[in-house]
Amino acid sequence: MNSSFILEEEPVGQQSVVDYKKNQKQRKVLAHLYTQGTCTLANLAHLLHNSVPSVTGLVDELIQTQWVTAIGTAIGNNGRRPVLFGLNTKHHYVAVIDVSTHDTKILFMDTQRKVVFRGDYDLRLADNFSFLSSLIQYFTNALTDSGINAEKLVAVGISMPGLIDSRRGLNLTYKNLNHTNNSITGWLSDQINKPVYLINDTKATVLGESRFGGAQGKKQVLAINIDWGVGLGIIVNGEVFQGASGFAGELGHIQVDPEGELCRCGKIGCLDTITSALALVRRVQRDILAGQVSKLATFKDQIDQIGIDELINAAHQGDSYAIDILHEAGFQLGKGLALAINLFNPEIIIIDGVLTNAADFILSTIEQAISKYCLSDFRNDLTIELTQLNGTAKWLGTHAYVMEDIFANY
Amino acid sequence: MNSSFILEEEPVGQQSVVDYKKNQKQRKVLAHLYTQGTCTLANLAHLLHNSVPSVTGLVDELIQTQWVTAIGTAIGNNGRRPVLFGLNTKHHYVAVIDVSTHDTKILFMDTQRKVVFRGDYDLRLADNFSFLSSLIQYFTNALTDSGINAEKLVAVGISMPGLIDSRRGLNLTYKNLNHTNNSITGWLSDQINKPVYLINDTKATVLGESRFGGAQGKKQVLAINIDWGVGLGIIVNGEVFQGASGFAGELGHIQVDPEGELCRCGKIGCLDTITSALALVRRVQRDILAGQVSKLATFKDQIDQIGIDELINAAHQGDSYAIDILHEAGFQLGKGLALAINLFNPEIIIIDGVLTNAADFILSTIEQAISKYCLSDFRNDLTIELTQLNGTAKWLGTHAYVMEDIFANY
DNA sequence: AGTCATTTTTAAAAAAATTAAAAAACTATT
DNA sequence: AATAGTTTTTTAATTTTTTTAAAAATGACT
Repeated sequence: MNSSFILEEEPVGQQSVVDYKKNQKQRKVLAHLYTQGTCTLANLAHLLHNSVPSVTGLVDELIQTQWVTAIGTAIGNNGRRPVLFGLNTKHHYVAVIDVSTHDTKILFMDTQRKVVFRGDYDLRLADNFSFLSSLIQYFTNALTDSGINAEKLVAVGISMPGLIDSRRGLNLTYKNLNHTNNSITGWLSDQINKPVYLINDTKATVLGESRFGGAQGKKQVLAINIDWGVGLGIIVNGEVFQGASGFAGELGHIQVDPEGELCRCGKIGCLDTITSALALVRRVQRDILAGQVSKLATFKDQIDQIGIDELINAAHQGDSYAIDILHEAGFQLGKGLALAINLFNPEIIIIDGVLTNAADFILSTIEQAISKYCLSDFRNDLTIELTQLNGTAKWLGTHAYVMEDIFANY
Repeated sequence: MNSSFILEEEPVGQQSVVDYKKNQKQRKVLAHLYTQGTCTLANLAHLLHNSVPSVTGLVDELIQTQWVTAIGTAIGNNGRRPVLFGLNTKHHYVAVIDVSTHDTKILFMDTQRKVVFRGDYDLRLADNFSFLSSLIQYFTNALTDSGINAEKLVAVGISMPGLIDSRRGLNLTYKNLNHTNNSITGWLSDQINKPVYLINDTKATVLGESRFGGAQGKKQVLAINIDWGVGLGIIVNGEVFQGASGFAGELGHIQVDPEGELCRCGKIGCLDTITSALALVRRVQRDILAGQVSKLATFKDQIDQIGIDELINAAHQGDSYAIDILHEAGFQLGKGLALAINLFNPEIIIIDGVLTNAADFILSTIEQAISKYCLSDFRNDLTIELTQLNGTAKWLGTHAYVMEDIFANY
């Protein structure tokens, strides 16, 4: 190989080697400020292995580009109080689009993750092209409604369920969203003239938990997201684990019952067919119609009224049928989690999704199942926690996914 | 937090900030030379984002410390041929100790992974203290026999089966090897006065495959190691995946048959009890004693003579019972692998261990099972290969584990 | 108000990296 | 065999970056 050729090729992308190094450091500063919130110059100097005057220069430039601003001064010190720097919240915004099979939410967030605009829309994820064109419609309207200067919007992050290839911007579960010559992100990006990121909803959730929730600072994290499906988000060495094509963590489609139901994925007896919210509701509806004794039997003539919330409510009211169903779901979930624990050896598992409201009923059986199906050495360093983020983990994670990529390529 | 205190604390370990940066680069050089073999100055300059004169200085220092040496000159170029630099093979050696439940091997390898001495010993891994003292005995003898100057031995790497906490140097499966006040590595290190590293045998295997075998350059790798147990080695983002405590990849102890046999781990119906070499041999012995028609029936009066090799031989000779057994084992293995594929979404799976000789019989059923139990999207980017390293993957991986840590902390 | 502690700025000094030119090593051509 | 053409390596001057150390600024406490 001709190496002088390599040397000539190096300052690619209009960037000299010198700029490259400076940027490397500025990226670190931005990423650090993003997760830490604020920071003194001395902190940053330590982080970068540089002296304070050097770091002052780097930060000054970031202030010029409006990314960073002085936030105030630290308190409590004896001498002169250091200036705290943080991300400038007034000049760069990110849109987070939360797509699910029952609705769509569009949020505009500042660099400190404050939601400056929120719109909820009755748009359901559907496997056809009109979904994306509707989404663009809602998005452009939301942008005007938000009052944010379009110039200041730096990127759009979309979280949705399915087998998502983030790198290529494809959704392999909802294949009709992908364009023949273009990806979902490519097409959307062309339409709205902004970089568009696509991330699986469960991966967004675990990223949110990892950066801003109960899993903060942990390196090996699992987050189980029980919703219409069962999703497993994985953090490995502090980063979202995508796998080769972006599909890592498909716990919902491992076979747990060879004689089970047909899953929408085409396989038989997937975990999804047993412990997802959708599966639970269907089972309850069947049982009630078949004459099961339960408080839920009042819905017998309007069976569609039974949803996951009704099931959980009944359990909270002491309905033993509802409790049994949830116990059983927890146990099966724990059995599935045990597999993931054996393979990933996580330090923390976060429980998220609609079943968090049923924590009283599922947590203990999840733990029972894990005890039964995992070697004890795996349990010693493992904690299992409920999400503390009140359903915002997915948004925070999508935001983090976008911002961290922006910083990585600043 | 008092940040001037931090600044004062920084040049810890007798190393100034300046040295820190130089070392950062020298580490990269060493790590690069280790995997690449040789390299020109221009290559290294490109790698480090530095000019050739700068890199020349760094390399000169590494030559002073005997880590690097000029290997020769590249051929084929038009002008002056660049000097190729590589790791000096004459001044630093690493001992690799390969411990298993049926024997122990001690190897001394140079920095280019050439085996300069090999000793095979009839020492079996046993859960008692005398095992370690015997090991030390063999090791010191081997060191003298090898003729290597003890000064030049930089570290010792030990691979063994079990739940291994590499960071702490413990083996949780063979708990009596751990000392009450000291770890395995701590104790051995005190005895032989060298840094000692401990790594799980399957993780060593996958690391070997990743650095020097069929998985070279791949980021997401699974290596299945079928031996007396079933081990799964995992490479995530190009690095060995350890999990929180070092136990990641315990595929052998996931339950596959709720009505199965009692496993030595205490659980019921683990994959180990079905597809490990040990389990297969036991099953064959039982079947033969029970009157199974097979070529192996000639061993009926000396049933202990049936080992895994005899089973594989019989299959190669067309014995349909042996073939059935191997087919079945392959299918069960594939079923287990399917779980790991759903969770890890690897780009390549390497098959290693004693069953590689039975590849003709197991590979197709492994693939069948994967097709049956995995979503097709997972299979598209996935290749399944046999090891090409002829049983050396474990040694190469142990070596790499040691060397990469040495370089990381140079 | 004055002292002490700490951060920030400044400017001089030191270190490191780059550039560009010269030298060296090799090929191919005449 | 000499020479022109290529490429790598070395050298030294130049530039850039970084650090050091001192001065200035800010705030707490007495």
